[in-house]
Amino acid sequence: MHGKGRWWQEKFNQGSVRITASREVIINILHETEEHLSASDIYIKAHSISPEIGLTTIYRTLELLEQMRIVQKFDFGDGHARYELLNNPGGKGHHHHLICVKCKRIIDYKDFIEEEIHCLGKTQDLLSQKYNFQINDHLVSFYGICEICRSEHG
Amino acid sequence: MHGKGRWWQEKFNQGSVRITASREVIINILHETEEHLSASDIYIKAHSISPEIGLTTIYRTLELLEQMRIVQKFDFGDGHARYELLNNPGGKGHHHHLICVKCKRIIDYKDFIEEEIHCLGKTQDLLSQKYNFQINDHLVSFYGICEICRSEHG
DNA sequence: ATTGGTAATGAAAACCATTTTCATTAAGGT
DNA sequence: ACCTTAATGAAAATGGTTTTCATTACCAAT
Repeated sequence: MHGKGRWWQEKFNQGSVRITASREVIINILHETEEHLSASDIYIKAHSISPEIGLTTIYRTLELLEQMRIVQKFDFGDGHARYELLNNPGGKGHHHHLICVKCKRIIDYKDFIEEEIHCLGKTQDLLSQKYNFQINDHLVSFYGICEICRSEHG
Repeated sequence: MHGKGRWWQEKFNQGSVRITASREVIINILHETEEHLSASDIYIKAHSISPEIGLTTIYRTLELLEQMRIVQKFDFGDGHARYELLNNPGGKGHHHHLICVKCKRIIDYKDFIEEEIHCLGKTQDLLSQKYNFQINDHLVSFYGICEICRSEHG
């Protein structure tokens, strides 16, 4: 369906935005993980590959990529935003989230999402018509209290 | 189903947590709005009612209420968390979100959620069993680019 | 190759929502 | 009233993110 790698490259060519070494490093890092990395997670990894990359560039690049719809930014409310590659054709699989509001643990689940995705797809079509939005992604999170936190105090 | 008002009161009585004037003010403010208020939104409103309430108390109370599962905290990624009353029996109606990643505008929609809710309910049951979570709420958000932002710079 | 203009970058400083500290006050139980 | 614990406000600290600014890398046209 897509060639491997660099599928995002075309998105750079419709403006004056350049593909730089730093940006490739950041995209590759995101490509190679299954986790939701924070900016400083990415900084640490990037820094170990190319020590000249600064944290500022990480932030700037992530914002750029977000607006280019190459990455998706999430905020689970634990104090730092997290980033995930989007539309990744070789992708790791879409998932939804289960979050403990006490200990902030995040569980990704893929098990039960097929029917959800189906419903969401329909809603997405209706919404994009009604509000004239170009919808690219969605975020589904369940909130609750995990087993451990429940037994600890309560 | 519930008497009106003070439905949350019972939640206070299972510990050493006190119902104070500040806390009532904050809950009432949340009760009377349909919006997602930020901490400082709430502060401004609360302050106009009881000028002695400080911002610190707003934050502390909101965190308390979150953990008591009286309010739900959201973070849409625009720099300040937002809070919404939860399980509100006289409630304003559950809704989902449509967010523009460029201008950060948030549209609440209620139109199409019935089928979604049905699917999500099923998933919720499965998840709470599998992970032994006590699930209280969910958050569904679609991300995209709104009409205005698309026409501006396309 | 040289020049000229624009994009990208890093370091340091600024920002700003949120937390923490600390001293004080209010509330409940006895 | 007394005592213990909870709640509060003001001010300071925190810490993730953004801005500023001076510098460097890149592309295009000479």
